[in-house]
Amino acid sequence: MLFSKMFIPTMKEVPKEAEVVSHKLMLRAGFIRRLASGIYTWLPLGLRSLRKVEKIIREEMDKKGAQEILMPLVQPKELWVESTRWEKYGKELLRFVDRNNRDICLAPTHEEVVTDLVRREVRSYKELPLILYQIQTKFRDEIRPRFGVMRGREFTMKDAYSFDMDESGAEASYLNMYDAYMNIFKRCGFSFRAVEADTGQIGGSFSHEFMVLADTGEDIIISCSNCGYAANLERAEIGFVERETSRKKGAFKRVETPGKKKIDDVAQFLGVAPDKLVKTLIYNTDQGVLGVLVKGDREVNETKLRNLMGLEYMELADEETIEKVTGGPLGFSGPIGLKIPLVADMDILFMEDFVAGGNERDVHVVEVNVEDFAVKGFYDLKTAQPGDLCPRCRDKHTATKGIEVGHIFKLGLKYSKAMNATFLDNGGKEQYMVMGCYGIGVSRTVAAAIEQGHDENGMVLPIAIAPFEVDVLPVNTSHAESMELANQVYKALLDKGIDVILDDRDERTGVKFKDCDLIGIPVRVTIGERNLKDGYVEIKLRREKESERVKKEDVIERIIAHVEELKRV
RNA sequence: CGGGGCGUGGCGCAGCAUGGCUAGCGCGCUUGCUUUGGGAGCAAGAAGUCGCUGGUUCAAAUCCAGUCGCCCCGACCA
Repeated sequence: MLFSKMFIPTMKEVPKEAEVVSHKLMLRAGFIRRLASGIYTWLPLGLRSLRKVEKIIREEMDKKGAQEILMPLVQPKELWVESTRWEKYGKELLRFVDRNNRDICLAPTHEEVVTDLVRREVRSYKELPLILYQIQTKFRDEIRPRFGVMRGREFTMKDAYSFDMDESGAEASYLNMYDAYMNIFKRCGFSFRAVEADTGQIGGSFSHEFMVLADTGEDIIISCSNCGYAANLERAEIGFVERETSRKKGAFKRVETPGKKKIDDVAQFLGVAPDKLVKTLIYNTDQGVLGVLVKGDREVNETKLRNLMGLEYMELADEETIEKVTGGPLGFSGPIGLKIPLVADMDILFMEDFVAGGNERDVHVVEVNVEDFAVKGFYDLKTAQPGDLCPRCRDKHTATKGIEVGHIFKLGLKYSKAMNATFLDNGGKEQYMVMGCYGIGVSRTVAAAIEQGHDENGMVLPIAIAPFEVDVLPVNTSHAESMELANQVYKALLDKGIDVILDDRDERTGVKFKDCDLIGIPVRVTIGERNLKDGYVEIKLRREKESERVKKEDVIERIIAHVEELKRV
């Protein structure tokens, strides 16, 4: 490809709309342009990177026996009603009507359509297992699209769905996909981790998120460097060490705490640390009002609570409800004398002489102990943070930021039951198919590569994702000898199957260098009069600071060696 | 949905408070000459319904109202 012929609108200045580095660089490097909030056009350079990611995905999925299909973006309401998601999905599901007033939507995901397809076509256990996938546009009407292509409304996703005859088959499919994902992200050149994610009602360790490690990531990963445990913040479990406590009973005392509602205010007023307090949160749930106790300086993890209690719906109670069930106003709730069911975080079990609300205006109680009230049990209910203990080895947790690029999930019978996707087993008996689903944010993967690889001059992309592998850069296009060699090198590399661009533009050298750096091309070959005089050209790797001088006869060989080396990583 | 900010040639901005000449600046773009190893120099150009609609006024980028778009922050922890 000739640089002069390619549509690469680079920018020196950053459009004000961009906040994060990947977004800024994608705009500056001419990868994408915004059409509307969260909706982007991919330009030739960006599309090349996107296609490279797609290619890796296709190869690895195919290797595992998954088969590519392509499903519609526009879908009828009926299927979504069947799965009950027409009601449940919320506003992210963009709905509208066609000319005949039929309700339709833009697909945010494809469980419904793929399940419909398979239930119609697959009848026998002999046709299972089956893994289908597609790389396709999704539309999710996000509350707040941001960070360019990282959280867009319209985006490219690879989604795969597995259908098995039984649990063990489904597990095998899951592991198969897990393996494929590991290979995909390795080939993309990422530094990443597979972390345990929330599995909701299904439970078990059958959901993993694939996180690209980057300081600018939106997600927090809790991990243990000792045993390798890793989970997202939502799920991360916390280990505990048993400890003797005094178990006093009835020693608590009322204290006046006028107007002190917040943990910090109460702590300050009483002259104690916030971790000597216990806060009592009142929730409205589908199982009635529920009280949750957690140490003053920690936060309830609602996902853990929901999973523990099997809650469908939960939300913090309003002031009115609080007054009704506790007898005191918001800010003064405590466990003593409460009539509603209570669950407590494990921390509470090991606390002694703590402070809690008095269920009365302007009153707290001090020197409270667990013997003073009744709870249904002590559980891991708080959100993990660094320094907490690993559930497996009791070493300390650390926190890292990451960008979620992939998510695999065992669905079980959720959709097959709702939509009646069945097959006949070898005994002639009708059974539900056991499903799994597996997603990769393809456009986000490109952005993640930039978040992970950049410097002050622009992108520093892994060779697997960079739009080109090599940039051949003649310093002066009017110098015949330079141009001749440049063309020669360019053609030779093309012949070797290397993805190369020749910067044949009649621009100043600085401009060409800046552009080359900006778009993150891993290998640059500079051909200039100065070096050529002695029979040399210069090779520079994007990620290295220094360049090397190479005899012009050896240049092809050196470049190929570099490309292969970079591909190995 | 709540709060904040922004909207002026392709990009980044100034001008607006206190309305008034031909709406400026930098980058980019076009042409010519010079230049050619890290975003060049000189010269000459092209390009803007000041987001849109309505209002106030002799006069609106500037004041008022409405509207659209974009960005940021937040969305309940007692």
